[in-house]
Amino acid sequence: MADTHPNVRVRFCPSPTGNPHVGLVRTALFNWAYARHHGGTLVFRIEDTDAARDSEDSYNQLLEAMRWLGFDWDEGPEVGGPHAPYRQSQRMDIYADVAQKLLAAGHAYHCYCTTEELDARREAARAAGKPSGYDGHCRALTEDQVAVYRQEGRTPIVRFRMPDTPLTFDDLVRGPITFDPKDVPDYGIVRANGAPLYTLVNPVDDALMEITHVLRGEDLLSSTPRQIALYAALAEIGVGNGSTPRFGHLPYVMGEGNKKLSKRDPQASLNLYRERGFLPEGLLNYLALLGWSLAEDRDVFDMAEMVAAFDIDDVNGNPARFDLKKCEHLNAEHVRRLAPEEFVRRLVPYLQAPGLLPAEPGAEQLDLLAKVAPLTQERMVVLGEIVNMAGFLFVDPAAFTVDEEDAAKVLTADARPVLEASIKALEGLADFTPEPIQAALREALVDGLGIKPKFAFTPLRVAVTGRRVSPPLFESMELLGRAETLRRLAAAVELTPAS
RNA sequence: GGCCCUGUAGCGCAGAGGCAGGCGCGCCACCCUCUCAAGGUGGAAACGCCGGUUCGAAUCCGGCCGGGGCCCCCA
Repeated sequence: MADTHPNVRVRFCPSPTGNPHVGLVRTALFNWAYARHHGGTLVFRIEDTDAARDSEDSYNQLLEAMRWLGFDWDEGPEVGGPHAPYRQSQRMDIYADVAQKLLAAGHAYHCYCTTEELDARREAARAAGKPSGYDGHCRALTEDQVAVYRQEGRTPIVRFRMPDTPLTFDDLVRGPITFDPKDVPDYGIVRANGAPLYTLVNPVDDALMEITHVLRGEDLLSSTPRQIALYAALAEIGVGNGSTPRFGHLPYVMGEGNKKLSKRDPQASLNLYRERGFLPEGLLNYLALLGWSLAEDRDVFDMAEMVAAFDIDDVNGNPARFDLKKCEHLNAEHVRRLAPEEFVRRLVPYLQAPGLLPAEPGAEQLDLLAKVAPLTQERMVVLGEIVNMAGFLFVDPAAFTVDEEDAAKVLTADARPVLEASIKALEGLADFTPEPIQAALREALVDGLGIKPKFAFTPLRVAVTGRRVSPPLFESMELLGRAETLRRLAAAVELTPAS
């Protein structure tokens, strides 16, 4: 806070392949928080250079997810900016031009090796215990050799020529890291068909967009020396402003069994969390804890607090395991923090999904929801639970059913007199509100039949709400109304075996 | 196989030479209680290993072991 740098320019640059996953969200979060903390600029860039994997659908999902999470960006799709366009598929001429310049300046060269040849040599190198990257085969081809290759019909890729000096950088998370040139071989930057690769377009755009800090996943740590070398070459040929960004590599988000959380892992899918009813607040709060902490003794915070406190130096380099239980707990905390009206507002879609509420809920339905919501708010981990918790109030009475398992356990022969006595007690009750309901039922069941409260009320709960777990019983009865309550109690009597 | 990152309770984070260790989740017990939650109280549980530096090491150094990643005409 005291030490902010408004000139910070960071970027979030996902590739639109499939569903957004939580690791991606964590990276976006840290970049966003870093930009906002420093009062800098967040650039949102779409890296859709792989036609085989990227899709328009994924692109739309990505934007939608960013909006849902509450991230805003200063430059990028839909907001534009001085470095537009921000979709790499629309910048192909730029990359072709840069590749041409790199070739002309000798920083890159044509490589005619086939994939098969490369694979074979890589295997051999590995077997011999040597670094298995590209071996420099085409670094210095003679014109005759080139002519031969061309005659064979080979089309070359463009390969970047790495310098032969050690490359060091000071990682913002991990400190100084040095790579020996023999471990960082020349690498491809343009496919044989002319399509540029990530290895080219990512640094080129970072240079052109004047990115100052690159915060990304640890999986890209070992390609950082290549990018630094490419930056130097770009500076030399006049692409970008000549400066190299700082790099910070965020810890992995691990899934079950010490494996990097994969896109295919269902636990990784952002959409799944949305569907279950996670709040953006809760999910982001949890994700922030994967590699960072606000304070020693505080886990629950909102994004404003995170922005105020976040800095990259405080990020921990350890891989972090995604702990669903803790994620759920934090979500529950945020659910409880919601203002009542806001809580109700967010609940609506989750009741609409299974058809318990229509697309345009009526005033009466919303009123009922507003009344039951407070009874559920602190019992809830994810919003989707509203369906099981309060569905009994919204379901068409004709369609109301009792959970089979719960009925089998609770609506036994013993329950029959309990239900019958309850009906009798409630029928003539003058004031059908929680206090009188409770008093009447206690008198009839606990005092009258000598049954412990716990066992007296459970059959009623199952009869009225359909489940053994529900919002408080007497309030539930009031909201259901006397007529329907009595009808359900009577129906439950029919379900009990006659003794 | 080579290189790089990483190693504090089951999990996530604090602690950065000085009482062997803090917080949260989870777990166990008890209290509260119409169910489930929430809340309250208490409890079990950790510095990967071996050396070195030092009066003193979770903290500094080296080695080992473990985990992960990268090494692609994917990003």
